[in-house]
Amino acid sequence: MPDRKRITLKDIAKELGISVSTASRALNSYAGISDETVKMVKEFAEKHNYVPNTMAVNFRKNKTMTIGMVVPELVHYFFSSVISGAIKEAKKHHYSILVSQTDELVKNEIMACRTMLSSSVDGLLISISNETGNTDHLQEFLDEGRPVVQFDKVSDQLSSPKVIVDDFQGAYSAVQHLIEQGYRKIAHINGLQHVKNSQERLRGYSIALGDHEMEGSSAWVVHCQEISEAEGFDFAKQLMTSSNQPDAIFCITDLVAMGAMKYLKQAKISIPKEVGVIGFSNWDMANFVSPGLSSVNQHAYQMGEKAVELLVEAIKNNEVGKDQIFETKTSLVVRESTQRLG
Amino acid sequence: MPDRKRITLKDIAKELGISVSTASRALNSYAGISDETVKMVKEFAEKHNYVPNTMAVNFRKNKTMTIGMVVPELVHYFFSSVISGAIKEAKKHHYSILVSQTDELVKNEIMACRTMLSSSVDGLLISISNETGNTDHLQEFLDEGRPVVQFDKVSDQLSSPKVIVDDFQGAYSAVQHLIEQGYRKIAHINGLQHVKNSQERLRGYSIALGDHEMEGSSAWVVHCQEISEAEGFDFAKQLMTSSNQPDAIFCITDLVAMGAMKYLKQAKISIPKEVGVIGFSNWDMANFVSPGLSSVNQHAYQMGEKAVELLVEAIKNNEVGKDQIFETKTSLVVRESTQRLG
DNA sequence: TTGAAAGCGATACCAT
DNA sequence: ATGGTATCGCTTTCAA
Repeated sequence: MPDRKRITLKDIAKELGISVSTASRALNSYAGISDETVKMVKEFAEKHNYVPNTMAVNFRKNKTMTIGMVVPELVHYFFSSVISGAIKEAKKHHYSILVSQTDELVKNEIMACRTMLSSSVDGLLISISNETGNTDHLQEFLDEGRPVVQFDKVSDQLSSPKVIVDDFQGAYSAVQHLIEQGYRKIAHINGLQHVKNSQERLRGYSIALGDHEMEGSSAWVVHCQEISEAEGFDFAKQLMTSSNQPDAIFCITDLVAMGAMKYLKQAKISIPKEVGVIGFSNWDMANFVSPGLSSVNQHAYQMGEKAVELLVEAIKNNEVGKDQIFETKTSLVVRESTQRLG
Repeated sequence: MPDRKRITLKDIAKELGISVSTASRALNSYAGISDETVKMVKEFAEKHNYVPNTMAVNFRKNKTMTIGMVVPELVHYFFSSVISGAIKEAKKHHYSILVSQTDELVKNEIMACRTMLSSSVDGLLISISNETGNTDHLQEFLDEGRPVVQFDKVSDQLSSPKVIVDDFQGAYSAVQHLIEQGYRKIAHINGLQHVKNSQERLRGYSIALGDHEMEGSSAWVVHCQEISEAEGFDFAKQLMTSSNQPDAIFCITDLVAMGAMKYLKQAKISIPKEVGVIGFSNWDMANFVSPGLSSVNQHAYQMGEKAVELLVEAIKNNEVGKDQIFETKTSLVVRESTQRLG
């Protein structure tokens, strides 16, 4: 084994004929050390390629400079973007990010949190799984004084800062856009009824319809279980073959919209002429399908940055962070799938 | 601050009237401790919710049970899949994964590696950036006896296990498939000439043409700089407006293929009837465009698993790992963009 | 089968 | 301005 030994503070002290404490202070630029000594120590350290032993420092300071991040799925445009933003912001504050995923299973989520807790992350970023009800596994962090910041899928049960998408506003503007484009019978493929994001998007949809005195119909609102492409396909079919066909579909997710578009294309229903389709998330994919899929951009990257910012602040202040909600505004990305006019 | 203190070994020892060492040994099921003592200690620990201080353990054992993972880009179907596989396999061996990204900049890569090194990861998984030439920043790990496993984009300069895609075979089978579908004038939009993956795919393309005694033309091979959709579009245009038009295009990447298809559709050139298009990577996106894009699947998830497996093995054996190449086979995914027959 | 004690490397308090 | 030393929590010889 080529285990080239690193030199330690003790080595430096011995070589330079000073004490370990002086060496430590010199390297960390403490007040009350002569410039001469500082210079000498730093030069020696540099020359001998001294690297402090992080494990010892962590141990001593009871900090790891590591943030845990738990997401339902990693192979996902939205979440990988959030992680990407989080990593960037974390780097700015000299934190590293430990990533784990739960596959939307609460059992895995609990395990992941336990691992994070025992690997002594300084704080936790989490987007809970669809299954998650009880949040005891998160409370454990707070009990130990380690802050948690929730993002995207959050639980009100846990008192912590939360970074979420303004789902209401996003849905509202999507539907308003459809109305402006002349669509009059707007359906909505929604998600799981108990998930907050779904509820908010549904609310945005309903209020937008109401505000514009549009026709509504309970038959035009359907709920996915899996939020899958297949469901998008099936529900689009169901809607379009019903007695009261809509002329536009607002989908809970781009993936669902993909499925809906697939059905419409297959049924030779023209998009956007006969039926408009709009999604939510603004996946990279939305650019590549034809017609291009209009969508609601969630600014995932910025959410990641914001979440880390809040977490780091809490860590710095040695508190667990206020129970406060930060809503990030969405923005409409109009592509061909809803451009009926001009 | 609700800093509920964790109990330590010392607390246990004191309460139970035994020594710290005995407590430690009992908890870690050492030989030579009476069953009685073991039972007593374990019960007490359980009851008082004892959790060993990982930082202390790490420090003492000089291990962190953490693996560093550096990728060029995180928001990328291929890389997020590899990471996903890596996390899963790591969990199996009780390792956590620290993720960092370089945006294809060697400067960031060096920084990321330094951070990983100083946060004392037990080993490193890396896919180097396009810019990376010299690998001194990786050699540092080996010099400290910490194994490195390279994957996907690898450098021969560093002696380490490497998990790569069999680009040659993938390209060969893609081109062979085109030939079988009756295409006779096959062009190739390749990547950067100095990148190994590009070279191998080009080689697969050339050899496949040769083996089937197909027409070739230097004008049919072009090189991307960015591997972008725009380049795919432009090169497809260039190829299709040249004097000797190809009837199929093998693209270095699905993204490039997306661009090529966009041009073809815009130019009203029918896919797959007039021109066949095949990509490489098998992005999720390939499913959603129409026509569906045929592609070469790289089995990214398995690559992640394999890389971790090799790394953990090296760590366990306390060696840096052999300089050995593990090629993962690709598989052809045929969709509509190349189905000229049947 | 158990205990005492020596560290691991860095920090910070208390002297001087 | 500097040195000495206790300490963080755990593991691991060495003794008994």
